[in-house]
Amino acid sequence: MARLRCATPSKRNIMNTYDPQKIEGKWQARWGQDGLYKTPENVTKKEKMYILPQLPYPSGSGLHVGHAEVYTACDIYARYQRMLGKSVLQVIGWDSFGLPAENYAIKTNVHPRKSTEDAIDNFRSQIKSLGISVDWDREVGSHNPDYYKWTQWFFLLMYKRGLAYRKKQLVNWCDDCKTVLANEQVIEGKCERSETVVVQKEMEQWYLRITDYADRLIDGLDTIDWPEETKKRQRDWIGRSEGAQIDFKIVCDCCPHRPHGKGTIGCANDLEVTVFTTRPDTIFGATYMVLSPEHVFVKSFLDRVENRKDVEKYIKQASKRTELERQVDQDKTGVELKGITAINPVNGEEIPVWIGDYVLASYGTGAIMSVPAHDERDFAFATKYLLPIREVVAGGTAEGAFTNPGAAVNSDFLNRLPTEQAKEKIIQFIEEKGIGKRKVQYRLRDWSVSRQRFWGAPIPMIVNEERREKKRTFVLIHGFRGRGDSNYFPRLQQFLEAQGHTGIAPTLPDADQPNLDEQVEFLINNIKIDEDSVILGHSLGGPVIMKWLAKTKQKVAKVIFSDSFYEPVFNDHDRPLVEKSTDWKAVSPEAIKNLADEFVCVIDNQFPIIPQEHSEQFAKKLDARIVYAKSNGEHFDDAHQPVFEEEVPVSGLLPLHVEDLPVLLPDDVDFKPTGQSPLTYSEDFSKGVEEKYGKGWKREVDTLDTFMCSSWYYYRYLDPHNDKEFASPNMLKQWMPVDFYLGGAEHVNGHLLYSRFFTKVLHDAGYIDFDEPFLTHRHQGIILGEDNRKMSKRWGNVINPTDVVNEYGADTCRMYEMFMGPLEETKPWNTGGVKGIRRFLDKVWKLQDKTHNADTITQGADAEALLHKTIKKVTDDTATLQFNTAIAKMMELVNVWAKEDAISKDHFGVLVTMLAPYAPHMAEELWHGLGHTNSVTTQSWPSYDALLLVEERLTIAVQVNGKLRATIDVPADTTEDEIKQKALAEPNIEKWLEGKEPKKIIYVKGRLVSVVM
RNA sequence: GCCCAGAUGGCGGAACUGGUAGACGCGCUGGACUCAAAAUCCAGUGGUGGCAACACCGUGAGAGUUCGAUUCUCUCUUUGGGCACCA
Repeated sequence: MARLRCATPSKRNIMNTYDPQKIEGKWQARWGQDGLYKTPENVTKKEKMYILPQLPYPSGSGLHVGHAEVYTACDIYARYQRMLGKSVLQVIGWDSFGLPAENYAIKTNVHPRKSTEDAIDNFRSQIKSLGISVDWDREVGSHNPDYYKWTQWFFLLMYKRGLAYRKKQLVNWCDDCKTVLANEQVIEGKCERSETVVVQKEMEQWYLRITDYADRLIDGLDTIDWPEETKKRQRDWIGRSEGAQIDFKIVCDCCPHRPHGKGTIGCANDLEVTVFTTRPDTIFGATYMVLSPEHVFVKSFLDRVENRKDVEKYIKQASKRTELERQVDQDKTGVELKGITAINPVNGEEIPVWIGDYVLASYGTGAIMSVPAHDERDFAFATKYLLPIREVVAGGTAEGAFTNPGAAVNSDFLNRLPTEQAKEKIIQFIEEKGIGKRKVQYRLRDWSVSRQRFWGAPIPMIVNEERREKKRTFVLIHGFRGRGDSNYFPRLQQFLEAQGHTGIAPTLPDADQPNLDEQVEFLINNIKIDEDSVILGHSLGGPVIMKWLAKTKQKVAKVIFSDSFYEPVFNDHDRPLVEKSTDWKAVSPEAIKNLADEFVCVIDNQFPIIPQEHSEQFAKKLDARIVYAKSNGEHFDDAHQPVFEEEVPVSGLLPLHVEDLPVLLPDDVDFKPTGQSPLTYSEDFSKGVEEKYGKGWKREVDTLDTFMCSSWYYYRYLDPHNDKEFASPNMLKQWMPVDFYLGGAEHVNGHLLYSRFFTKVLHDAGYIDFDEPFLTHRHQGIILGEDNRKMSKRWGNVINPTDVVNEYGADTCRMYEMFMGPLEETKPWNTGGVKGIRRFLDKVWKLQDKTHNADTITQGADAEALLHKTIKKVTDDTATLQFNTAIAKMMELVNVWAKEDAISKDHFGVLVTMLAPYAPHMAEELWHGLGHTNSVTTQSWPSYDALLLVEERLTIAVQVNGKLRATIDVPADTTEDEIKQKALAEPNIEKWLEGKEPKKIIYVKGRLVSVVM
């Protein structure tokens, strides 16, 4: 208790009422002038603290309370960290590309740049009025050319690393937005923005190969501090499942001399349908097969099928159904492909083949083996179409028991094995027999990034359709000890010839004891190439073609290196042989750099003889596109066919060089959405392209999904004015990764997944040495309207934070939003609550009139104790983002002080420092009122004395049979026995004892005595 | 249908590691100040009974473990969120 010895009320603030309007603008201006929140330079890893509020879309309707919640929470944390002595980086930017601005332009003809920049100005001033301590010199906007230059650069990085590809396939199309949507943008079969039902449409689109990172995106979750629920949702979205893929032969009636009296479809080539299953152990229970109606083989079966009309009709019907209809209607439909059957590879059984749209073309292989006894969907289908059901796991067929593990039955050599063992055994079996293999399948699909809209970053590629169409000569050069028909060459040759190209695969002389100069001579004399040719060198074939091209100086269309090298890199017994064979100094990637537009290095990153770093260096020297082929270190065989089918042909696509970035958005555009990108019709956009890149070249006219812009903005904050790099290595090293990231839970499977993907790619490309961008991540909860409904114009319950700032002050607005409840929880707005916070701040304000210098008053021990307890609680809660309870504790202190006659200035100063992160303007004013001239935000956070927290007296609860019957008050040093005795002596306890002896007395130190009767 | 997270006074919420349920704020009731109102201050405020001491009930429902459960276990109800024929 503070007792007044000599009352000398401080004069300066008497009768001065709290008026936020008077002080808030003043301090905001002052902080800006003093550069108080500038990012410190040359910080160490230990002291740096990167705090990141999520990137907002600057909508025309301005800031809402949800934004204010994010900024305030981050700001309190940032200010607190600064007071702990940390060097804080806190920046704000804008996710300023996107559809709403463009749709607004269509309606009103206001250019998106204008409406967006107006909205940004508005947002900025609204955020500034909240007193958020960010470094405004680092503000970025994703629509600015100096930003999207680097968004385009990231696209090129992806392309160069084989992670961006163009492909024609079914896509999610929103007919309202007139653009393609990523899977993550489709919510319950509808467009997340316009809520239009999404339709499937076949289109050629750009995709990013995020599926290559599926496993690492799952594994990385174990290393970061994110909400468990969020991690789980990402794992589920990626949807890893382990199983096997198994080949089923297809047979038909056309060739009666074949086994089973039937011939194989195609008759000359064995045609096999591969299925994916997570339950290979149930293969003996597969009683039919189902293909998705879109399955690529269905077309080739059609002329053998007896009921062709029915099948075609079904395919047509199925294609008309939207995703949503398929989801809502769970009824299984299908039609049998009569006349053909599949052969179960483990027991030779012939089973019928059906098509049905419950099998999705886009998952697994688009085909299943159906085991109706142990899969609910197959069961429903089999019951409907009267197909046989065979139990192969004991006790499995009962309703709801399909997936119960058990022992295998009716399964030949698997019988009696429990499910897990049966899975292992059958996988071994099929792998030995070469009829299938272990397979991991993901639910995650590649990320579609092209948008047929204007207001986004142009894709930095040029396209030449003629080049793609042109028939060419492909020369495939084998490696050490190889031949023209080794490895994957024959199949690739077949593939190229099927496309109408010419594929030449000469066998070089002396393959076992190669002499590169002789081999090059051989090529010069025997193989004619021209500027349309494509040359591929496999392994040692790489150096051969480098020498060949360097010597002839022949320009070609494209050069591919397949697991190759440019100097002897291997150190096994073959090395002397190969090393001797040539003058390596004359082999150099640089020498051929100008001989083709396109270089591709296909790298087997498991092949032990050629180190991956060497391959990557090689690619770098050529500025080549790198494609990693996942293999078991086989140095390429038939299994890599798909990789080569994609990478070897001339795509007619060329990435632009960094020097040509940014590809600027033109101004002469008509915004009307036609389904074609508005850029198609812009003259400015295509001007000069042919002159610069050659005849036939055009710009890619689609723009990038805005999620690409927001996948890397936290890197740009580090170095926003750098025009040489997306961020300098020095800045990346100093500040990344982000220490604390606050954002909405709606971004779990979009933005957050993409950002992690980008970071992993940067890591693999050698730009950074970490591969998770956000160490600690939390979600803010949604703030509802006063009526408990979602804030919306429709309900008229929208609260504008700027109105709150104008009426009650920014400090009140900030504190109220934090006081409402836990940061992560959904909670309704309550104007009464706002007033409550304002009352609290008024009380704090009035306390300054009671402050006195310490030497004029005596401080009681309990006044000290109260202060130190408050410091502890506020410290702990601020550190753990429990701002609501931190505020409650400060209120308790203020309620006590409000009743005192006088408060020591030192004590009051401590409260002011604790209040500084929460109510920075008021704290600053009070701090200066206490006579200080420096800013309170540069003060150290107060510490507490643990000794003062120890209670002098204890209140002990006394229970009889678990019910509270009394409490006793004892000095803290009372012994256990004394406390027990005192407890039993309490009148109300005696009453409950009824004179009997207690069976047991439990003592919990410092808390309670529990008497058991 | 499956998965996840919740459910505490009239309302928002608090509660250490199983140890006095309801901190703090709103609202409400009464009082002071005022001609009056607002603002402010003081007192009270989970329910029932009682003048009171106190007793009984009480953390979505029901069971269980325990001297003792908002906290742990099981079943159910319900709200919010996610996924949705992923083989």
